[in-house]
Amino acid sequence: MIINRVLESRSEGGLEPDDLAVLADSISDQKVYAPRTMIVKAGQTVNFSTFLYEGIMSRYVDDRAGQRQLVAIQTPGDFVDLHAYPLKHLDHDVGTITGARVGIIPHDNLRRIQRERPELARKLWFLTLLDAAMHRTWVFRLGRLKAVARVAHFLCETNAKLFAVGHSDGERFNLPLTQFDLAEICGLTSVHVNRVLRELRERGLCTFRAGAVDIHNRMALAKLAEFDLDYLYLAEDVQRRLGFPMAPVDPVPEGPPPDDRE
Amino acid sequence: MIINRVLESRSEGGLEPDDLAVLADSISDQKVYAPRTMIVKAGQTVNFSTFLYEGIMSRYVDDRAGQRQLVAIQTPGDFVDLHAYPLKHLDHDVGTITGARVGIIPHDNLRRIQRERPELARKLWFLTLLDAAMHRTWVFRLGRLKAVARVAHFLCETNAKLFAVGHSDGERFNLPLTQFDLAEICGLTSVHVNRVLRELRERGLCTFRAGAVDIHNRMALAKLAEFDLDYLYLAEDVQRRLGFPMAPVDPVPEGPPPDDRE
DNA sequence: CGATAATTTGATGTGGCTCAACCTACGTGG
DNA sequence: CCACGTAGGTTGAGCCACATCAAATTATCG
Repeated sequence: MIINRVLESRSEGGLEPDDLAVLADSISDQKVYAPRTMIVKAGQTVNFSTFLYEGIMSRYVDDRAGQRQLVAIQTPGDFVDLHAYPLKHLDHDVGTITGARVGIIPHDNLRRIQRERPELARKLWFLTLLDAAMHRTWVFRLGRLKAVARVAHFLCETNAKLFAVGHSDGERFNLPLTQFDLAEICGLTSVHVNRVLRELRERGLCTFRAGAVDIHNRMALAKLAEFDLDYLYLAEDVQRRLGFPMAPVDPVPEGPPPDDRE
Repeated sequence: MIINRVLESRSEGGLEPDDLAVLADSISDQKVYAPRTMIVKAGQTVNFSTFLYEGIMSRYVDDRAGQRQLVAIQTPGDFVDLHAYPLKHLDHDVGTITGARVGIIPHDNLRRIQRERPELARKLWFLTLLDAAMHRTWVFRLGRLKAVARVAHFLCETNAKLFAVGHSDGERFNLPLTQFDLAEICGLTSVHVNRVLRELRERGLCTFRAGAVDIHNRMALAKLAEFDLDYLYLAEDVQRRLGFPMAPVDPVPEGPPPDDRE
């Protein structure tokens, strides 16, 4: 059940069957959005939140000159704007990057969960805080890393995030972003992103091409990026399978990562 | 009651008397910390959260070379690490900047609130999301603004935040940070912050000196900073008093801002 | 097959960093 | 009350990472 996928892979743990059923039932509707479409505009009052089944979405702020800074990238299994429920309106825009299939969760249903299911409510709260933890790491990335490290860091993050929900095998994953998108994520120009990607390729660290990423040397890439995945709050076994042991490496035989089907 | 001060000034609104009492009772203890002290280390499991009565605290991440990036500044009335309750451990360090007086809130008490007071729980959730909204704005600031605009933006933000809790009159406030701190906030070096502050002073926009800020031209400063305070989710009347009307200016006579006493 | 978006490369400009020195305010002990 | 140490602030010179501007090349897709 994809709706439980992110939580399952986190230190918080997945949902109990009854909570899972309640959450699944809270999705009133499914929708499909075209690529590159704005879905929610900053400031507009919303009475539903969005769950992403398939595709890539982004959350962003535009400056006065029209330059865009992404503040988050959403991938399958994410609640895109769960925070809209307590906040009532958003401080940023939400849009699709690729085409996307989403579920609609009316805030009335979340209110009911809040009243009747404190444990489920706490897990939803946790998910919004996971988001905040990622924001903090983006602040660090932009404030303290140089261009090459920023891009490398974002790729490490995305690899880990996608791995957690079974969309990366830990070394290769689809990432249908343009270099322009990467620039808007990393606070750079697309021209410089292009040169940075060349450097990462030439140094044998990773290749970003045709909407897919190949990581050739995970450890070296993580080191260059100063990447430390604590902030993703992954479950221990996920961290271990990703090759970032919590403690001295512990060569337990293990199953394959979860697959992509719902 | 300072514990209600931030919420009162927000679009979310303050607490009902009984919720307020429950929240006040959830503080088990008070503590005083010395200046420049680390309080919570990243990764360490915590079973309490902290409410800031007095002083300034910071949350930060250090890079491999020891360079520090602040991810948040906490001022009186803030819950410093309420997010530690759902997260269980933090992904960043927490420390004091000035000396600080805080209240300690055991997570057991928050669990009880979660079970028994869904409305209060939702307001606490709101507060953690306010934090996330500020993180997003910091991402924007670091990703898309130049040095002068970054510093100006931070000063606008701090002015508005402090104004909301009665610690700024809208044009002047105490801010006992060093230029080094400002650098760690804005992703710059302290040398460059020094030059930026000079420029802001010489352009007649604002003066940062001796731990206090004077804003000489609020509108021009906000314009330079591309500052838009929507993300602070302030109540309408607070926005109006701050001189950022929501709609065409509406010259309603109004009381003074709330004072500083508890 | 032509149009359009995305990527790549080069040349040049500049904002902010680095390194280094000096200055000022303040607290502490003699 | 002065001498000194230390933390913070100020200024200058030179450099480098990244931006900007411009053009060419390569997908991608009706």
